[in-house]
Amino acid sequence: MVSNVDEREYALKFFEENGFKRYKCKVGGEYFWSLGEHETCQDAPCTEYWFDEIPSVSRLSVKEARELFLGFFEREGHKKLKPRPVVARWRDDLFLTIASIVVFQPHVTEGLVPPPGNPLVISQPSIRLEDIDNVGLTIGRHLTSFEMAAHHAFNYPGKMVYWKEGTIEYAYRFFTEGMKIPRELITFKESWWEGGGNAGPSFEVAVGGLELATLVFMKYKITENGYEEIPFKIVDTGYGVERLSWFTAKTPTAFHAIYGDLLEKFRDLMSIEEPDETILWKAYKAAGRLNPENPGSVKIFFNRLSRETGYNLDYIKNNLDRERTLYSILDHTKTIALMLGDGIVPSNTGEGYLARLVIRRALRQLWKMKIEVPLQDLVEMQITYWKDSFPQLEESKEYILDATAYEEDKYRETIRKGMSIASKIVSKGRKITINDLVKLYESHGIPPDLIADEAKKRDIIIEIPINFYSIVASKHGSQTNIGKKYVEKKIRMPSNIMDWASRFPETKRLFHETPYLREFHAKPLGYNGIYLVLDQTAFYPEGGGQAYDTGIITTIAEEYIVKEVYKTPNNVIVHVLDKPFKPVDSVQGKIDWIRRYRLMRHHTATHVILGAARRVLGSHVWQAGAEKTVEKARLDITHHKPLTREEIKEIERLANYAVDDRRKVSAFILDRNTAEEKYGFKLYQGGVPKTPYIRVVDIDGWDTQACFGTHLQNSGEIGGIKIVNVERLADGIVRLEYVAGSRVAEKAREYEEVLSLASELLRSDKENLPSRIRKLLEYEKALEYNLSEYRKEYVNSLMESIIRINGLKLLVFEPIEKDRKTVQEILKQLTDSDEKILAIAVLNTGGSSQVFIALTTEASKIITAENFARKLLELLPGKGGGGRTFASILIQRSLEKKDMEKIAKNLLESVS
RNA sequence: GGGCCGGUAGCUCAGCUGGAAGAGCGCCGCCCUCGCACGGCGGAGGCCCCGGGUUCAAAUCCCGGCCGGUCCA
Repeated sequence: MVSNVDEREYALKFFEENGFKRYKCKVGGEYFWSLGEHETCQDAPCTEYWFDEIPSVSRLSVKEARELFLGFFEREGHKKLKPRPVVARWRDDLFLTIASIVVFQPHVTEGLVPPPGNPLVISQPSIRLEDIDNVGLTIGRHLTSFEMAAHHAFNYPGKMVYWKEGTIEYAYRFFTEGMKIPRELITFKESWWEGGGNAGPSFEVAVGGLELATLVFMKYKITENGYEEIPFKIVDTGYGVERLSWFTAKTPTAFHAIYGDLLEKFRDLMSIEEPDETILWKAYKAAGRLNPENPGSVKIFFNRLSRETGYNLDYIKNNLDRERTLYSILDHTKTIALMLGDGIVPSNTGEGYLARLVIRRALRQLWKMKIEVPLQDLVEMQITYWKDSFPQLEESKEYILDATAYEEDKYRETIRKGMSIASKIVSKGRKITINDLVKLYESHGIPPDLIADEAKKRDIIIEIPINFYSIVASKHGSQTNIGKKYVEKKIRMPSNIMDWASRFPETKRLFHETPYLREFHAKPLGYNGIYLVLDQTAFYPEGGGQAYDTGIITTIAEEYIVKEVYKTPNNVIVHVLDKPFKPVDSVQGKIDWIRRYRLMRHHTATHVILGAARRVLGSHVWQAGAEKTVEKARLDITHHKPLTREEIKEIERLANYAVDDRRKVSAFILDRNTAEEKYGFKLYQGGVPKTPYIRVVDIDGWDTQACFGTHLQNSGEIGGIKIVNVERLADGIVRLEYVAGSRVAEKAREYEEVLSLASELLRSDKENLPSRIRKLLEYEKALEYNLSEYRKEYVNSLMESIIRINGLKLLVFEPIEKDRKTVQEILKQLTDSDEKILAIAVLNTGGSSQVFIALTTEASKIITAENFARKLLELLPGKGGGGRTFASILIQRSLEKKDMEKIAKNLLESVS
């Protein structure tokens, strides 16, 4: 990997001037720079951990480590940035914030937006779930959530901030001056980094076996022809805050350092005894060499611990397995708090699924250990422990705990259902195959070890293949859609028109300047058949979930109907006309005002509803989609539970309060960094614009969002809001549909008409409808009862025409009621009333006849319905068949009852 | 977004190689009992998710949809 990279990339003046030497690692073969002589690169797995013996500043908590880092770089002229949420709301290709650089992608890294500081420093909580299975086993090398502290410099052509020399010097000074690590023990290992289409040389900074930082120099773009140097060079560093803390703590595991007294509290609650400290310290030593992907190295790990401590292998394994569970639960519960704290709602798709994954994994581990502690209790302790660092945890505490408890209940239910399916397989005496295990896991979410445990209770041993999860994975094949967020649907305009339109300058947006403008003059800039581009327009193009305006454009010569309006990514607005445009110097435009005004009302109402929903349900409520049409608007929000009637009512009431309160609505442009600083990421409810400036729509004290749409100037103009429909769209997503303004009256009229029609049909007035309907239902019930009584009478009367043949009682009739179900019912009553009966119903339907033959089990000993039908079909044209006691046939000619009677009589006589 | 599983009595489910809708629990009535529990007998309760199709005949087979569950980054 490193071999084909030009080594001059790494030969820095800083190294030369300060007496660093380049060494080759005796184990891994990598090159590294250091002031001291080392045989190995001082990074795992080439080097065992020995950083506990290295002097440094006194023990730092995670918070102190973070503050030390931020403070150091702030004093060195870096602007300190607040961390972003762990949900990457601003990214359309990523669910979680996996590194500090993600904060600046893509808008800053693509050069569209200036960075909010340059250079800058940040400590960004990040979540990575790839190695979730290794958490705990590696004693702290793998964590699902961690803080990536970083100093970044964005170097534009002609405006360099700092590059390799500066970066290395900062890192060196931080570790020696800030962390007080002996300088000769620090190594800078040459490496190469690639990611997100970019690449560049990098240094890994390691001390005493522990990698503390990675310093990346993004300078290449990866193209088809290989690496292409880009003029915009970014310094991307990453320091593990938890590792800095671990380094100073001199504890055997990172978890002891990170969680401090919380670890002991968890240990008590989970009743996991503290193991002999020598085991942990031996594990610490050996953990650097542990590669969880390689079962062999895991085996070596345990064998070595057993040999070095003198305990037998099982004892070691048991002890460390319990420790691993403890660490893993600590890790997962923190991650759960962070994910939910930033507003993720557990779900079966998207980022919600990732939260569910972590919650379920935590629950499984608790259950496996037979630990009866509600997960939410553990999560609550994490909130208390971390609230100084992450205030959002305390703010969203109620939601975090409620969602956790709700998920625990749901998972219990899922497991219970799945287990009953599994036990059915067992009770049928069937062996549970690997195929069964895969199916149970994929379709019902039951992990195979749970089934094995359950089967063990019944003395059934089930072998779970070691590669179980890869068997599952292989069944899926390539699923290219995985890992990508939903991409917004493309505009319905031919791509050649898009290309053509993109070449014009940005259209002046009169609808933004004056949202109430109905008519305007403009100059045509270009046309292409029915597509017209103007210098300015009041026609709103489709976007931001708001439908386009329609209307007319007139010239001295012609009048055109504007059917649709779209915009290009560079904000050129294209009018789609009803006929090809004929060139003129100026045009006059007039929008369909009623349509527009309703759209505006629905749009502003949507912001009002969102504000109301967040107030009623909590700040985890996030817009998951929205649509505003002339008729109605809808808003999909994230929420973990179905809404109750009361919650819906309260949202509606609050929304209408905001209407009546006449709140000022204003729209203004802010530069992106200012807007984000002022309002946070709640701004990006409807997606993230890729522009340096953001249009902000603010309903005074109620709701603030980045939005392109046209809005009213005061919430009072909405007139009123009525929620007309609420449904659960998916797990964790609720859809609200509502109407606003004059549409409320129209909607009321629609309902009224339904009511009027109903009351007319029932000859009742509207107020008395419910009691009228109740009465009708009672009447219907009485009728049904009477009918069944009459049917009994009818059946009795039929019995009078019975003909006795051969010990059987033959009864042929043409039923009064022709309905198939009813005929069957009558036949059932007939055969129930006498053991010897054979009943035949004949239904004449035009040119053909339907014949049903029914008899009792007793009678079927003489002849079965099926055989009887077969014999009939030998005599008559038709088809059909049946079973022992019932048969139906279709005769392809009309058949009188008395003919049928005669034929049946003859048939029965010939039977015996 | 895709794959898989499911939707039948108030609840849990069986029936699904097409042939007259079932069990257990719960509910109602009666018997047993001083009373309760247990037990016994009897009963009510069904748009078999919806819409098409195939068929003499569909809960069952085929197609489409809705809803729920689950797995996959």
